[in-house]
Amino acid sequence: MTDSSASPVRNRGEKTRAKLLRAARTVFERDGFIEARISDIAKSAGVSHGTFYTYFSSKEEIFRELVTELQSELARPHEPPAESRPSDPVSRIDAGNRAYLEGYRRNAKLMATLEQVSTFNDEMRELRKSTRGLFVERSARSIRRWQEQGVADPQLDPRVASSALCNMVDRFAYVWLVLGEEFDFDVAATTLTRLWCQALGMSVGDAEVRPLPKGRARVGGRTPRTRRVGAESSG
Amino acid sequence: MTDSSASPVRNRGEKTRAKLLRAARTVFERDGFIEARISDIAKSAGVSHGTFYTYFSSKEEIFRELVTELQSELARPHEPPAESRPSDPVSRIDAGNRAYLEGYRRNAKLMATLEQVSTFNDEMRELRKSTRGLFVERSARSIRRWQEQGVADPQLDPRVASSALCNMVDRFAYVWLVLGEEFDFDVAATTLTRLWCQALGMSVGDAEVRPLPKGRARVGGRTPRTRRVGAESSG
Amino acid sequence: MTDSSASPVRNRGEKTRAKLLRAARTVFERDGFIEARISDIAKSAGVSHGTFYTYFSSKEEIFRELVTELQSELARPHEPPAESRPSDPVSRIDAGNRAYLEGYRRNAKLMATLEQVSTFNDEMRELRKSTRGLFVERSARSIRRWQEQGVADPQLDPRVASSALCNMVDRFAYVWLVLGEEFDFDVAATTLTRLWCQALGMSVGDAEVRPLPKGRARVGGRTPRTRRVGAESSG
Amino acid sequence: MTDSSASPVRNRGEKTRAKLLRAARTVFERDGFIEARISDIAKSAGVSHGTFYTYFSSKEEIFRELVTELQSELARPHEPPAESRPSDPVSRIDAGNRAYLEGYRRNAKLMATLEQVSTFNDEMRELRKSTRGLFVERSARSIRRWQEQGVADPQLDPRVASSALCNMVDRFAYVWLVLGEEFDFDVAATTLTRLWCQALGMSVGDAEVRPLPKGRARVGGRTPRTRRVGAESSG
DNA sequence: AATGAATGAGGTTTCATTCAT
DNA sequence: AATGAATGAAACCTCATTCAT
Repeated sequence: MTDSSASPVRNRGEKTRAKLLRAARTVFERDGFIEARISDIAKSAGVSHGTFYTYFSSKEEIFRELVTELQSELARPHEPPAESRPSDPVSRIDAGNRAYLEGYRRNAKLMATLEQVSTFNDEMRELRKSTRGLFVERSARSIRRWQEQGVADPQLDPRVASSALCNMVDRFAYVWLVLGEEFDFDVAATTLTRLWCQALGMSVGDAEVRPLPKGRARVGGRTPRTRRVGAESSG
Repeated sequence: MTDSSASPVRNRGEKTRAKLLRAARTVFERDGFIEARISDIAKSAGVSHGTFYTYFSSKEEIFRELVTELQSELARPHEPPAESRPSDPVSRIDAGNRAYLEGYRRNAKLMATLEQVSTFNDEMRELRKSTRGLFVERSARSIRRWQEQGVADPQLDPRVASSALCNMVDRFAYVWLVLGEEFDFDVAATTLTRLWCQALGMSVGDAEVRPLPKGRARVGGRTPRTRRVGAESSG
Repeated sequence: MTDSSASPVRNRGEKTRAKLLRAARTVFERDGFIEARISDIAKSAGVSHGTFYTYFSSKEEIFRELVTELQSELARPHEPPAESRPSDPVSRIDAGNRAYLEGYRRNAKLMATLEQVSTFNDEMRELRKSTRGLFVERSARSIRRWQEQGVADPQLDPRVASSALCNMVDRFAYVWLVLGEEFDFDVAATTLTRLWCQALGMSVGDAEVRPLPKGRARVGGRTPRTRRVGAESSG
Repeated sequence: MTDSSASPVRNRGEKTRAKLLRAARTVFERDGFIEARISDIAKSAGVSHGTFYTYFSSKEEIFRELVTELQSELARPHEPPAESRPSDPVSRIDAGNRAYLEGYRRNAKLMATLEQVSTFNDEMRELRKSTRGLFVERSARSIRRWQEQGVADPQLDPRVASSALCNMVDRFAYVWLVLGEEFDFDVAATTLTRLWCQALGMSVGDAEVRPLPKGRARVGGRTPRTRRVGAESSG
């Protein structure tokens, strides 16, 4: 019971739409949002200028669609095959970080454009914030749980800490993959995870350091007494 | 004694120039760089359109001047009165973070505009990178030193760690003060410092946590053994 | 039989383009290049301002197109129907001069504008020079040939003479048709031809003059002995 | 009884005025009239922008003054020391041509600018025409006299011929010295004179040519019969 | 006389969007 | 659905000229 006559037409339309999306991605990645011209997108898709408006009403709209796709891709890997999901915090943090860096790396150019658009387009800014929110809240929940379990520094405000650590990773990816500061993927991922975990008060092995000399300023703390946390943690 | 005749004349120009800079700041903060119109700047400065071009050759140029000022303000406070500078790492990190957040807060709107411009203007991007570089390098040197002194996790790559932690603070400030996520200054500063220090393997007091259960993945580490670091440490 | 669908569409564009060219010619002739406004051209063509830029990227470009047309019109008549071409030098010179004057007269206003543009636009200057070059070289070849045939003064440098004589006609046309000095077409043409031919040492009939008195400076010559050249010559 | 107090002031003023004129010439020669900026002239004269208007009310005005000087220089040499003036036509034509070419060469850049201005400024166009007129009329008078004396082709319209020949020399100078076609001064001068004289039906020595074959078109003439004219003439 | 800051008219160009075919 | 010509708002920048000092 399908619309046998409309189908081919709809099909053609879908193809054109898809061509435009692909072309838009190429152009946005090459030129950024501001410099991207709708006529370039149309030309790159092999259709006429006017055809663009058959499918999208503005540059913003086609960009929004690309970004929505992107966001769901970036958010997804955080939900791995369920059972294979590691259960210890460090591994999960590490997995999350690596997934994020990989996703960012795959989409660096578009992420750069998204950052650009977020600086002047309210809608995109909100979209960016809400995606960030997903990560931050998920992470905040974990931190809260770990604090309750006694494996994470209870003095940290989970929301603030989560936000800060997510920012750390997110911005690191930007500086690395967009601004072009050079880093090795594995060193980066390992270091970020180590920083993240230790920041939460969870040790990650091998951190052998001398105590600082006596009597120095405390930051927001009182009777500090941290136990080592993490793999092979003593007992 | 000198210049008795030239001064008043030159003064007129200097005043106008200053008025333009002030006006430009207002307009950029209100509208961002992209939406800012040179005629708005001129109008806001109370001069004619053409007068703008007597002093600046483009929107970019006047912005560059504002940003240069800004950068030096942000970089300066990191060098406090020398003797009053705290000597223990935690305090110095804390002081640095607070100074940065305060500076960012004082200039949040302009920082937002700078972020915007950095996404499409190469010169501003480089300026931004080089300022970032100052912070990252300074911090990396400290980390390296602390590692040598045995107070910071020796397994961390100092450059990567420094970059990540600077990003954490920088981006936190952006999310807070530009994107408008709500945080309390003191909680934010305290948390950032705590995260920063602990990330480096330096305990900051009061972090009372249980070890994680047995057998979990290690991240880049081998024989972990962190000692507490910070106030009332050792013992 | 082809293009049945594309034609009308394309036609619209071609028509607009043609309208713009026609309008541009009108405006350039009326106002000169410097005073011509693109918006005047558009208005005169009955299209919107922006439409101009659909077809031409600048005032220079549309002018270049007009001038290219013009140049080829001016260069063409010099090649008459081949067989009907007169074979004797005087007639050919006369035909050439008349054709040039007529062409100039038909396009005087545009020629005036071209002269104007040539004074500050390198490309137009080169175009002007190269068109001039065509005339000068053609003429120089004729002179050389006539010198070999013994009908033209062998002491003349053909290139210099050709350049000078072409300039004579070209500039005469300018002074007459652009600057507005009054001349009768036929008198002008006849005189120019007579001057041209006699300058080359070819007599043109009826020049009945007494010899100058004895002993006067010679210019670059030694044993002068010109024979009459032209109709009813010899005898 | 001179104004002892005003003098130094007036003197200063005269100096500044002279500096401006010199600077204007430099700038006009370098940039042409259209591209010349009053501020460049002022800067080049070492005075402030506003000072320009103390002495001249516009770019046109200072240019007019320069050109007036120029015109009188170009017109003057045509009046040599009276007695040393050669009396035979060829020599006088030759002297005139050489003087004109030399004057043009000395002032080529400014002449180029004058040509430019003449294409859009009515006043300058008239100035140019009137100077041209001086040459053309003087020359026309000579031609008329030579015709009466029987040494110049009586069939030529003196005014037309004079205009044409003056144009020849004037335009030759332009093509050579402004457009940059390469010529040797002496060859150029000699050729121009030879052309000029022969055009008028005055032979200039050595022009040994065969008569054209019989029966060719006559141009405006009827009973041609030119006698040799010039050095060693007659016999 | 000299200064140089201030003015503002005026033309250029771009490109997202519309719309008739 | 597709086309692509047409639109026109909007912002930029220059520089001759004025004028208060």
